[in-house]
Amino acid sequence: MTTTRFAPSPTGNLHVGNIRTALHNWLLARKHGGRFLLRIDDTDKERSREECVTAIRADLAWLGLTIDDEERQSERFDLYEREFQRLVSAGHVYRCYESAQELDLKRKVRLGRGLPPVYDRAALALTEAEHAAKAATGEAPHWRFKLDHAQAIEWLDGIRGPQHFDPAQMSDPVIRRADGSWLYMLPSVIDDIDMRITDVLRGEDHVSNTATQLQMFSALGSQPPRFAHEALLVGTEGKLSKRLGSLGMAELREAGIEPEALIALLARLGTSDPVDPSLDAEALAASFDLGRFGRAPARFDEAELHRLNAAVVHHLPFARVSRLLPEGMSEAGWEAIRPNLAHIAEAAEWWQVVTGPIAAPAFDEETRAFLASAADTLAVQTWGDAPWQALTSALKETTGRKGKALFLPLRQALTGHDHGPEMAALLPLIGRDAALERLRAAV
RNA sequence: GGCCCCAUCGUCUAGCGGUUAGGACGCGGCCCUUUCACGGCUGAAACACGGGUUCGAUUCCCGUUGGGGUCACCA
Repeated sequence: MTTTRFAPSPTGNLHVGNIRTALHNWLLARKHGGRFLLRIDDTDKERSREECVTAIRADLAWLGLTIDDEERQSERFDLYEREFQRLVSAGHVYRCYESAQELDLKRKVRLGRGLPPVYDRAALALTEAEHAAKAATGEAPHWRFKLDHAQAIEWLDGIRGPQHFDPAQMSDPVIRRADGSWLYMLPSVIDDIDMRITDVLRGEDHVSNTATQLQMFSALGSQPPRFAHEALLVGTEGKLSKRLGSLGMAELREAGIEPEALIALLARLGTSDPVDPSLDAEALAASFDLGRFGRAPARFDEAELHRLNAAVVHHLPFARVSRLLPEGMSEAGWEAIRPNLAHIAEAAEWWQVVTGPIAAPAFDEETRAFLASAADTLAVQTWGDAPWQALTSALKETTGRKGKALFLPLRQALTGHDHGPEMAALLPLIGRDAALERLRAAV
């Protein structure tokens, strides 16, 4: 059974990078008929906001990323406390008293000497008497997880291949603050164990976290899940642009981007598989394969998303969009207009052209005469299945007009526009009476 | 600065010693459409640089340059 999770902290809105990770986890679970969990990482009470939780749920729902279960870290502190006590007993954690400023200074000194800024484990040398003295003055410790320097860290990453880390080159992570609150590292591991997560798929900004967390799994006596780290997205100018980081779902939604488009792009960006506007989420899940992702950062181009959105709209069936369309717009209407749209919302403008009223331009005398004969022709013509073809071929013969001179005045008089959906599809929708009326109005 | 990852058309990438270096998006042309769009066909377009290894390097090794990540009492 495959179980994946998406674990955002509710401190802001989801953006394209976040959503890509969520999507890939969902796709991975779907592909294997497994479960996809939403885990709200809200250990930080100060920064977590309830409206962000609501927004995250809404964004996932909008995208169709159904969740099989939802958990909250803020409701699981008892479990963390129990597991933490096990680590204390087994000597896997230790007490520290350095202030943030002190640590910052130590870091800068090491950096200045060209050394990696690793914690020096000074607190490890403290005696019980010294701890007692600190306690006596009311100074509470924060806690670090003690990495086992003798235990080499290795794993086979689902995207990056074999990974090796030397624990001696890494800092012992702080896992609990002096006030007892939790940092991300340990609760995440405890939850992954407790929720039986089989695959952790996250951005490559987490690779070194994985290295230290692997030792936590071991210290807790558990087998770790499979890990895979994907290259991050960068903006058009390279770099993780501010724009990308702030490109939220709400903004995309308002711009008329359909979830199908975002999913189609994000599921395949970074692979060599073509981005296909006609594939639905199930099809994307079936073809999803971590091995197809490159290890280099991929560029996310908003313009490409908009182009893709147009292509997606051209594929959307009437049933999917009917409630978003203007009152009375028919399936035939949707199919006639659809190829000309970049966004669903634009359907209203073209439907307005069908239902009227329209604003036709003023025509010169010669053109008015032509339109008058068009009206006469239409009045006596058999409407049939293809009224536009019948009308234009009859007019071609009687007036001798052809090409642009023939169709443009007709289009303008009938729709009020110089271009738009095919007249052959539009004219039957406009109907004979309205068409006649419009032609006569133009004369 | 240390460590890790990466380097092929403008973009996303395939390639795993000998290929006319393939596909997709975008771009150009043609067709379809009496418009635009849609659709079909077609064309232009790439192996960062320098050393090796080899009969032969886009492919393997080293270096240079460039890009990304990370080294928090954020996640």
